[in-house]
Amino acid sequence: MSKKEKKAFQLVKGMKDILPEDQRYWEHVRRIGRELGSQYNYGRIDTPILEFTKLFDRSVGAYTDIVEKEMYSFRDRGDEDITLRPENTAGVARAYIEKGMVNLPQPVKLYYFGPFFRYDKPQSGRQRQFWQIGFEAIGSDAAVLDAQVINIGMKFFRRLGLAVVVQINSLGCVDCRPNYQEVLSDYLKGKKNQLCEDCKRRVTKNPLRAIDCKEEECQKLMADAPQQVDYLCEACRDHFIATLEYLDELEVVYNLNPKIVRGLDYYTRTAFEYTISDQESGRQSALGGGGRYDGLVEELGGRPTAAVGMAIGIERTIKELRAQDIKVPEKQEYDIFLAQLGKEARKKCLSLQDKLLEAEVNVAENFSRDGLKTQLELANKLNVKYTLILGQKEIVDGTILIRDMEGGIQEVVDFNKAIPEVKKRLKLRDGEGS
RNA sequence: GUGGAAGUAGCUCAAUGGUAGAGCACUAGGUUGUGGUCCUAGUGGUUGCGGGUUCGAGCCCCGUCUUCCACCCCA
Repeated sequence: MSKKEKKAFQLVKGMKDILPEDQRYWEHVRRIGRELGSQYNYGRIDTPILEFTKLFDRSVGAYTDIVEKEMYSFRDRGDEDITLRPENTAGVARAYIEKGMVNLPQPVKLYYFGPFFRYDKPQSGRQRQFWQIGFEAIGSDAAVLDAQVINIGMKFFRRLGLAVVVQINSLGCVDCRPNYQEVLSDYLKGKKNQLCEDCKRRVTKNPLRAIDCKEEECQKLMADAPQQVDYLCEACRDHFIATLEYLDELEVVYNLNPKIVRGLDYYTRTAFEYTISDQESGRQSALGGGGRYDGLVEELGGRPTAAVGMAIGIERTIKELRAQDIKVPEKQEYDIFLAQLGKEARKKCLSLQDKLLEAEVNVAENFSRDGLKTQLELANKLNVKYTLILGQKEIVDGTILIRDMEGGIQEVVDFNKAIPEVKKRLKLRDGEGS
């Protein structure tokens, strides 16, 4: 292969390898997610990465950025319009309907962990393939579930050692949202010449989106704009207040934030984001978010079904763990290194390794290397407590050497007693440690 | 999609327009089969790619790709 051809193989834009050295972070995060799932009785669900494009048009919303310009969509060989999922609430809702989960005790609680795809310009904390962990409670409009879902996310971050704040808002429902949109639209129309270009368009198309516009002028105007919470219908207001009361009970630190509007059309009532302030810039960045989506299941052809859920970005979370230098558990450590010298020894070590593993001894090796020096160097790098050394001499004598890596003291033991001797020493060490 | 910065060895980085280097890492040695420190040597590059200017380009110019950063959006 030519140099040129070699160079041609590189990461697709916006993709990342997750290397062995990164895995301890991923395992840690995954484990905490799994723990929370089982503690709060959310069952794991894995839906396919591919769904019909129509699913996202219908759920996420045809006029959202995600659907308009960020989806990986293609036509497959059977002439079907297919999309790599850009998020998972739609897929989970689809599964809920299609698998008849309406017949299970409600609400149905589910969690997921997997990769998602959006064709966006990569930058810090933003990739084209990214991973999320998410929790969904489908089949109840109880505000206590809003609080529980929010709380699970807070617990997730707290267990990792991250101090996040939840920004919360209520978007109202199909009944009261139009009222508010009208009021807001009227307000904005009156100030139209002071708005940025984007917001001028938003006034008629989707005035809610103007609320979190980042333009300074627009921000100023938004400070005096009518707020959603003041235009909620009674049911939505009660629901919102109840949610906040439950959060108080759980001692969840939240921040009422009318700018949380969310970029997906299916959200109703509660909308929230988990934010953390950047160490250097002080800027707030979102690690996750979610909300209620009481209309989604029906929109996708199911019965009217209330639901609430949230998702957390794994890469952003890990980035934060690294930035704050937060300790995560080390990967598996080895207690023993098995060194061999010569053809015969290698053969015997091959099966000795298996026997050690059966005896639940963490043993490392590099049978493909010959020199003892090299093998001891490896043993040293792996930070093992003992190295077992087997050479010609030991084979003839029916023995094996146990080398204490700290002091360098070596003992000769009967080859057939190697495993109990090793276990005895490891046990003694542990005893000393405590 | 818009704007800004940067691309040299696996990693971190040097190199007035004049023969591409260091540290780390990796490999092999420093007499028989012994690590942590040390010493020696070696492998590894068409300087992201393609053009242009020049006697001569890693360096200057243009394009392109990728990464990073900001906007937008979101996770």
